[in-house]
Amino acid sequence: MVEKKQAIFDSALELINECGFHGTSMSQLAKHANVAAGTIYHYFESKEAMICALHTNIVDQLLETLTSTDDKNLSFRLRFEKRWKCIFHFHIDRPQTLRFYEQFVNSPFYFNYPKRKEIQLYFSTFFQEGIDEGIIINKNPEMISGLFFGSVISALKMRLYRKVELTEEDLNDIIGMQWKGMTL
Amino acid sequence: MVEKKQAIFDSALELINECGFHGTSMSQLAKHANVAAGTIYHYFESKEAMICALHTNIVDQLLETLTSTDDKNLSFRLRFEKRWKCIFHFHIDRPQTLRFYEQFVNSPFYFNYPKRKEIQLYFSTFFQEGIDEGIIINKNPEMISGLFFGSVISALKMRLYRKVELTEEDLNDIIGMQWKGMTL
Amino acid sequence: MVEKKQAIFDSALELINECGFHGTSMSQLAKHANVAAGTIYHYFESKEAMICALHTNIVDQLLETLTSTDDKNLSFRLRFEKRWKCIFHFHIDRPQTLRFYEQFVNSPFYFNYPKRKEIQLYFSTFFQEGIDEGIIINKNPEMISGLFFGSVISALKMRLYRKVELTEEDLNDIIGMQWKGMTL
Amino acid sequence: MVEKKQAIFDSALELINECGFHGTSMSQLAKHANVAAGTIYHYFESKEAMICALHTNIVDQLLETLTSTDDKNLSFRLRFEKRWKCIFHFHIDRPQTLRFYEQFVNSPFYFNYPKRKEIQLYFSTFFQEGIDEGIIINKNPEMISGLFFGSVISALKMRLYRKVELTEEDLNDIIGMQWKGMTL
DNA sequence: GATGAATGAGGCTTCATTCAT
DNA sequence: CATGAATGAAGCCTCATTCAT
Repeated sequence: MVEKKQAIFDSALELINECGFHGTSMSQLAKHANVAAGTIYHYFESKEAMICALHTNIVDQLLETLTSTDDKNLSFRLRFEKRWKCIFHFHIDRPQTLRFYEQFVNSPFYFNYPKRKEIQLYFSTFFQEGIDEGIIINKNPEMISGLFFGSVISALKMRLYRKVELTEEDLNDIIGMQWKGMTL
Repeated sequence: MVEKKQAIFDSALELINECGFHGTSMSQLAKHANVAAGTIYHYFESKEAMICALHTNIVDQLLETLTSTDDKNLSFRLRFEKRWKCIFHFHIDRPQTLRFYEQFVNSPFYFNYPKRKEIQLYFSTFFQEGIDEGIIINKNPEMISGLFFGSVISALKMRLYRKVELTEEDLNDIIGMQWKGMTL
Repeated sequence: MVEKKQAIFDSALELINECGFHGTSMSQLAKHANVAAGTIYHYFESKEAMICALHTNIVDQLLETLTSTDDKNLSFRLRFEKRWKCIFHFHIDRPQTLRFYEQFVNSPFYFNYPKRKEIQLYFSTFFQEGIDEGIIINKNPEMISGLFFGSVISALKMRLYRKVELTEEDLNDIIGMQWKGMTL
Repeated sequence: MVEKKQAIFDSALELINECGFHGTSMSQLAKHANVAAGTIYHYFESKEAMICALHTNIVDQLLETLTSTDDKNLSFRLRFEKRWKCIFHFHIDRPQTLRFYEQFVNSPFYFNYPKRKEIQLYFSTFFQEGIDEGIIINKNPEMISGLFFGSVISALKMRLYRKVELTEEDLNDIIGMQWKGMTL
């Protein structure tokens, strides 16, 4: 059943958010997800495998949301803004995801993790389009997308960790600043 | 002896960089630092205390470097640039520090960690000056400093994790973009 | 179906030979035998029961082979030799059997295992005949048969574990030595 | 302290004799030896390593006893007899050792276990001397020593497992039979 | 201050067994 | 009969921490 797998994912996200990777034990996880300890090992080879699968699961959701939201007929400015807000709200809607994501990305697990390149490519491809259209500054698109992503994460951390209120206007300001900096 | 304490810090940084917080055991650390397991407990109350002290140690170094480098007689533009580069090179010179720092900042340890406010204040104070001088956009200085810091971290991750080459020109570009976005 | 039961026996023998009793898990066994985990429990009450049944199965085969090969009209010397060779080749033909057998016989399972007496009786009866005929030395037949069996096992271990080549002549030598020792 | 290591060895021998290798858990062992679970891992890398060390420990004792007992000035017949009895009594004095030994020797651990060759060499060297003296039948000394050893083990199993009484006379008979078979 | 053997709770994982399908 | 997902007790081992020396 996919149900149990999902319950494990949900519980993992919640517990890891609260206690961190290693602060979350498999037995805790099992209890929280209402499954037996052994059951987790039907779905995942190990704790590490489970964590990687969880990350993949989240990234897939995010990329799919981004793709389904994107519309190439819109102006690049608008696509830029939608993309920024899409990532932002993705995490606002799943408040436990960011901490997990950041922990994962800075952990040894992430080293040589295959999904990584896919994500980076997804974003740098977008900015390459902007460069090709003569709108975005002609710099390494990996660098551009790194900064773009960095600004979303910064805003999210402000909002989720430090509880700084961010109005829609604030978001537009941030996006505007980012846009102003990245365009010719 | 301060010598042993430093050896512990150095080894911790190295091991945590490679294996993560919890992938690094106290006995491993002791062995790597050439001290007995018990010795670590003369200097630190617990593993957590040691990690927090390590973070404090790094932050103190960074803040001191920033303070000693800053010069209020220079133009704000130049101070902005120096500050950005100072943080950047601080980590380039200590390549193991970033991973530790990011792990720490995204860990449960960081929750309610007193040093946190100090750092944030240090940075937002700087930007408040820029706002007061009518140079920086009049937005929440915490937000501004969050984005500023985010761009340094993004650049560092590109350089240190993804091995993207960043020339001095690239750095100037990034700073320029950031400045362009944040100023009126 | 007897087919599946046999597949389980065959796989058990193979896996136990390689990994030992407890190194062989029921799910491994199920996979190797191409049956579901639960299926094994239709045929056997437990792992231990399965192992005992496997032993019984092997012993029955051996005893049957011995009985059908024996011919009371032959000289005792010849019967002795045939019997020795029969056991020897039984294991040579089933190279995985010896290790299982030896593990079983030296395991706690064997303690109070009913089949045990049957086997011992089977052999000591044979030697009692030799004693009664005035050919075999008049000592405790259990002792005689123990030594007899010991020499076959020794030869088998040399051949199967230590890969010592044993020619037909070698076998005859061993049998000859054994015979010489046991007869008046 | 060597004391604790010895306590672990003693307990292991006792428990393995009763419950088998895998029937003996590390926590059981710890409890029985009056040490903490972790302590075992100061002395041995793993359960397997502990078992191998135990075997080595026993073999070393046996070989030392054999060596110190042997006297090249005696007749080969007498050395043969002393050697046989030495092994026999070694196990009679340590009744838990045989079951452990036999389990070990038939386990996957024994595969490619370095000590193995040493023991075999020790024994075949002895018989080579007998062959060179023209007393022992001129066959592969490994074969001879295998049969020799097999007869001791057989006698021991009779005595220890099956509780067959073996008088000094019985032992002399067995040795005599073995000698008769192996000599010219 | 320094050592490192010892502790024992607790972590990850396995595995014999069951049971609804 | 057969399946294989699910169970949860129990196994091996690690590790932060202590304490006698």
